[in-house]
Amino acid sequence: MSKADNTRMSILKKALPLVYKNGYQATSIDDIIATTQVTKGALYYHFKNKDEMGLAIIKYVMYPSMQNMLVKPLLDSQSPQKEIYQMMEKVLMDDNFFDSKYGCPAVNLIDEMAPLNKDFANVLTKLFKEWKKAMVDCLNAGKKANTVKADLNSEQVAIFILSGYSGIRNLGKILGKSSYTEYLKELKNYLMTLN
Amino acid sequence: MSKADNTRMSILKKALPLVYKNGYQATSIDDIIATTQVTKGALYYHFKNKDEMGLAIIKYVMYPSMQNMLVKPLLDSQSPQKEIYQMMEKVLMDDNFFDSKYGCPAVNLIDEMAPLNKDFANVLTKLFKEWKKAMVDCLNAGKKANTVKADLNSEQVAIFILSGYSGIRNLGKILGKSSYTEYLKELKNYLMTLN
DNA sequence: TTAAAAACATACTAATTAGTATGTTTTCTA
DNA sequence: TAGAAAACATACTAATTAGTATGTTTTTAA
Repeated sequence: MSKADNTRMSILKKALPLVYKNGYQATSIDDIIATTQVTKGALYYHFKNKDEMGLAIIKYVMYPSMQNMLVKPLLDSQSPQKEIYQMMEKVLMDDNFFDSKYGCPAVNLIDEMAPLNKDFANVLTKLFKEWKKAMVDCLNAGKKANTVKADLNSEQVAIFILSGYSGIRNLGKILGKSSYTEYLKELKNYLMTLN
Repeated sequence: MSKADNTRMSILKKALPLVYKNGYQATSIDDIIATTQVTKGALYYHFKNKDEMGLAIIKYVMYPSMQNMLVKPLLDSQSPQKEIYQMMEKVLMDDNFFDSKYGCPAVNLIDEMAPLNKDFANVLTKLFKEWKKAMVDCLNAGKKANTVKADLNSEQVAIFILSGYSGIRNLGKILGKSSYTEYLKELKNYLMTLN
């Protein structure tokens, strides 16, 4: 990776926590250059404006880590209940980047930016649709393996589960991490009804 | 209601749609005085700053309408499944104020403001805890009436259902209103497993 | 009816914002 | 190794922001 690419990625990686904690619009370019230790000239050499940088954060930082945490655990599945639950438990309880106070960066950006900016809406839609597709595939594999009911509507179940995730990331901001535990217990009950 | 009270309520009612569509921080005082047709002097006579006004919107506009839409339908319940589903369907599908593109004002404010401002976090927590309590009471009444299983954890189920609501309000911003329909179908399935 | 207080109006300020103009330094390539 | 291009640095600008100072008008109560 060239030095310039390093600078670029460093900006994106250091800007993400700011956007995560303060929101995208409330994070100023001056905030970003202060914490990245990059001058304004350098930043605007790499990104033509703030939105280009914001979109790059989603595409090149959030997207890959989401693939790892949320999508990969669902591939080549035998027992959807198990894989979905474990993926959910891990991302909610075990990831050190996340803080229940600040929720999930992707959920936050959907909430804040999707209604205001089509480019943000598009890239975030792509992100979630890939997660949803992985979950649908996972459930369909379970149907074939007879670990979930053959007559369940995988799309519908996936939407329901993804809603739960987005929602507990939201509620967790006011109810704290203990609400994650409660949510996970009932998610387990729900998943058990799918077979 | 005195003329001053009228002005005050008029500001709050007209400011809510702005906050709903653009976000709280992105809605400027100048935006508000432009659409309310109230001068800055009048606005700052009624509210000592922007946050006081924001909190007043929650307390005096959002809170009452939330009581009507979300809490009241759950009181004096016999069959929680029915009441919960109908309340959810009505608020998601039939309310003209809401637009799937913009989600739910309360959910939006939790997302944006709870991590940044304790006063907002407190009043929004109160709001949601009342909704949650109504749902818990509703489920417990169902236990007594033998319409839901006696051994289910009402708190846990309430958290799970409320997560679903917050989450579909979030996902709906990118997936559109059709996702509400999918969500509701699976919510019905889930509710049926509670008896 | 009058005076005091409440309600509202206008013009301003200081801070912050995204973005640019115009440089200098570093890196790469012929 | 020279020169061109890439990468970075600094100082500025115009717009927008929440909030205030200082008024005028309207309402209320004696």
